[in-house]
Amino acid sequence: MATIYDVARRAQVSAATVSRVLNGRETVDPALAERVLAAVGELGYRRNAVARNLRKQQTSLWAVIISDVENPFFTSMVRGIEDVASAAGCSVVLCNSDENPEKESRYIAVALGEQMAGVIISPSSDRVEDLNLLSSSGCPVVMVDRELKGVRGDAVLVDNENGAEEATAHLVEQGYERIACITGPQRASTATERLRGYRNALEAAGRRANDTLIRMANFRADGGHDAMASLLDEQQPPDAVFVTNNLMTVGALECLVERRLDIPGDVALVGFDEVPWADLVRPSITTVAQPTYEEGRAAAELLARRIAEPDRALTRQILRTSLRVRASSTSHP
Amino acid sequence: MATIYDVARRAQVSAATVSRVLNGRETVDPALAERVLAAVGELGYRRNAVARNLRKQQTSLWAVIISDVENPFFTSMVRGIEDVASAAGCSVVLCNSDENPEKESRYIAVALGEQMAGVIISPSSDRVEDLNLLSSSGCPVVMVDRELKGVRGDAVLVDNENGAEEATAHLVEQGYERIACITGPQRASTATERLRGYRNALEAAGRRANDTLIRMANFRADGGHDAMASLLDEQQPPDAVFVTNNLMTVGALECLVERRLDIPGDVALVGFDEVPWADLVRPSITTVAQPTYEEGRAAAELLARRIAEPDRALTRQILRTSLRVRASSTSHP
DNA sequence: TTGTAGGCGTTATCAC
DNA sequence: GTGATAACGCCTACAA
Repeated sequence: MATIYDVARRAQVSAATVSRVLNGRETVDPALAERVLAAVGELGYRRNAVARNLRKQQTSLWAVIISDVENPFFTSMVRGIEDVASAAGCSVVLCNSDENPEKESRYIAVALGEQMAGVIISPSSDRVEDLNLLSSSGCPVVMVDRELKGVRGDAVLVDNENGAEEATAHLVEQGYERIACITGPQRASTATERLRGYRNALEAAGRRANDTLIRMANFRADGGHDAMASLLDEQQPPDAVFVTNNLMTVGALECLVERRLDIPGDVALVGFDEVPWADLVRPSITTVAQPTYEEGRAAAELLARRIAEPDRALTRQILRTSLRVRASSTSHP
Repeated sequence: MATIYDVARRAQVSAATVSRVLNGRETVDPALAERVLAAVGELGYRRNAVARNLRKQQTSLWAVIISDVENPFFTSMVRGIEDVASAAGCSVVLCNSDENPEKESRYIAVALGEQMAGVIISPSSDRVEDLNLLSSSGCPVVMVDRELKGVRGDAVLVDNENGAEEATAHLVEQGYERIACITGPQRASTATERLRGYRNALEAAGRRANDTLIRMANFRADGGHDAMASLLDEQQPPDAVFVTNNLMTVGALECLVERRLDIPGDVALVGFDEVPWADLVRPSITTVAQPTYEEGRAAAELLARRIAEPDRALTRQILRTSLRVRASSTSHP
């Protein structure tokens, strides 16, 4: 592999000049520049990013640590991030923490060790120190989707409480009596906020949340399935369910289909997060949609901005959700 | 940020000893080792991966360059890769080429510049040189899902031709007369192989493929939608469609639903690639399923093996698909 | 077993 | 504007 010294020799200039030509910041005699470029072409020279990173103490790589690559919610967000990153001349690498705090720690260590320019993360663990280690090492952190209190980093979130409240209120309005909630692990801020919104809506309707109708699952399809099954096995099963994420909604739906229950006749269903196939499923599923692409963009813009101005005040941006009413929660007898 | 020299000073040893303790290959006096470890803890030392990479001319990072993060096909494959990688002490970073040859080139350049230990890719372009540049620079390449002839790299594929043939034969058996095919861009080996399987099945049934019933789309939902619409607008529309990937199947399905056509009464549907919601959609969708997790594992194992033995003969592994018959292609009048 | 020293390929700081 | 030179932090012959 050719180095700048090889190029320098061939172009009859110094390595410093080659570097200057390649980086284009400083002015170089056009004649020399041309010779350098020619030599680069002839030798097929490509800059060694690792050496450059070592010298500059920084990469042009952004790490996006997401809790589940299988979740369409995140994959759409990633597009938003990439669009901003590439405009900023940076590349994005995705890391899949799989809702697993150990894996997450590993990837944080990778981002740190590889001196990535920044990290966008939807935290799977509640280990604040890991993330603060990043930011105190000069690698800015932007949280997206989920917030971890005490982390020095910007955040882009949606109004989970409000979205959940709207969803639940909608079920109340439709006349459902025993509205259950399947939510996620307590350490995820989204899970608790959405549960709170659910409770709020019931209280606003003069009811009380009933603990036998609440389940904490794992934000995955199997968790949603099992939670649904457990709810149906209650003495007094629910006539409606609010599920706080998309994969669990799929699981819950599978469970209902298996048991040949009619939706929304026997049990109504509202999910959080849009799914690409919401309109294809019969009945179509009512969801609380998030502007996922926008969340990605916003997070990426915050990151770009913080890289440019490390000392800005921390920002916390809240986007709005929107209720998409479909067949799974309407036309109740 | 502390360096090994800081640790060395604190532990009263040389930097070389620190390095040895940290890497654990060579033997070090236990007393010294303990002092080193203590110093590491006290200083919160973390090894600078960039410096290490520069010195060793290698990372412990694998790049997985996939053509579409939104496709559940790939996300499941990624799990398979990660499981093998972490067993090999490596970390996986995902790069999304978005079926865009430019983006793909960029990520290949990143992998090269960052001296990644290896690349697993499902090629979106047909630019053989890019990939051969990688492998000739000592960064092994494993192709997965799609093969590019002329690339020096291992490959893990499925028997696309056979899978497509089975799917089409199934439609023939069910009595469909005008079987259409929506396939992907010509540069993708999967698209052409699956089209060939479709043709084979028709010929085996004593029929001829009819070009007015064949569409080349972009492997994305919108492409499937538009291709379906265009097929339905034919003078003699099809009574069955074989769609060669999952996202296009979704698009085609949306189109059929929009036009209020009955599936499989008016038009039967078989898709390639499993989708997580295949059983939830009404009617459920017949698919040609691939062992995606296994493909990921196999690719990762090939990569690990090639990193260990760079001079092994190239391997080409073909896995089998399986037809999952569901409602969208059965009970024809 | 341990330490010394050189170098991985770049970029930034100097003189010129 | 250009060139020499010293880091960046680590690993690994080689010497002791």
